[in-house]
Amino acid sequence: MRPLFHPSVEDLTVEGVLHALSDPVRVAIFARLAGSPCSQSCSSFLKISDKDIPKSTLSQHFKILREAGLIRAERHGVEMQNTSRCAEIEKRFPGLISAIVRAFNAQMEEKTNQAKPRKRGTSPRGRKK
Amino acid sequence: MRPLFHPSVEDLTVEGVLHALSDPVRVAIFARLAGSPCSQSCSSFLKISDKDIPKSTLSQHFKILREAGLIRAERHGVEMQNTSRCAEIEKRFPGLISAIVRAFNAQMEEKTNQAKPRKRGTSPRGRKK
DNA sequence: TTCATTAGTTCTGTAAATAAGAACAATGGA
DNA sequence: TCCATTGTTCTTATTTACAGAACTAATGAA
Repeated sequence: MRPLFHPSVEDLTVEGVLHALSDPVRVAIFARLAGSPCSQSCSSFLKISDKDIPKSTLSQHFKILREAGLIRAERHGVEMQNTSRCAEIEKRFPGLISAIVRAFNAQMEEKTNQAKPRKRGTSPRGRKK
Repeated sequence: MRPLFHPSVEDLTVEGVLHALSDPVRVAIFARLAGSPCSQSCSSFLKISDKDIPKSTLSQHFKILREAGLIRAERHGVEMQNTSRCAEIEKRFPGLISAIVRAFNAQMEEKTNQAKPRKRGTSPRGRKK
């Protein structure tokens, strides 16, 4: 199999990065990759949404993330190992990726909090001293 | 004419914001609005790209920016006055908008620098002491 | 009031992008 | 070799975007 195409960091564009992350599934995939030091296979994301994602669709999503320069993918055995390219992108567009990931995580937090709402100051163990 | 729809800040989503800014014309419009304290009419952006943008297309771009919550538009006389909603969005997603605008401006700078390339250390007046 | 002008919007046909099932290819193990 | 697993490509249906043409709103002049 031919090696996968990965653009060099200089070829990234702001609008390309934003487009790749403008889909709820893709931004969720990327945020999880960005938050982990380990590489993760494509199939581990089949249930990242509230409903299962068809694998052909997931494959397209990974291709878009990869060609936008956001992730690096390499085949190891029968599966793909995907990692985020945060460090490189940080040099090209300082603060961009981290701001997006932070905003996305905050939004996820909001969503889970309003799913099971809870009075202020009643978190399981209170605030740590 | 019915007043224009503007979503409240709580209704914004990260992916919605990123989608609105994932188009080169729209991110350029938004960056200019974000960089100016003055409101600007739609038609002042007809030439923001290297080629003229049809006004029906421009109108759609403004609608997308407005409905994503990025700009506020109100009619004053015969024209629209558009302003960015940076301050509000900053509260909702701290650092997001400023990182995007900064990255976009850096990219524009790169582009103009490579249009008329210049040897290192030969900037017009050298480095200020 | 009527007409003209300017600024944007909506309508409409076409082109491009996306979604997902089905078939296919690559790898590794039995 | 045969099979199971993982992911890609092919193909069609749906959605979305582009841009010209027609339209609406506000203003000012006759």
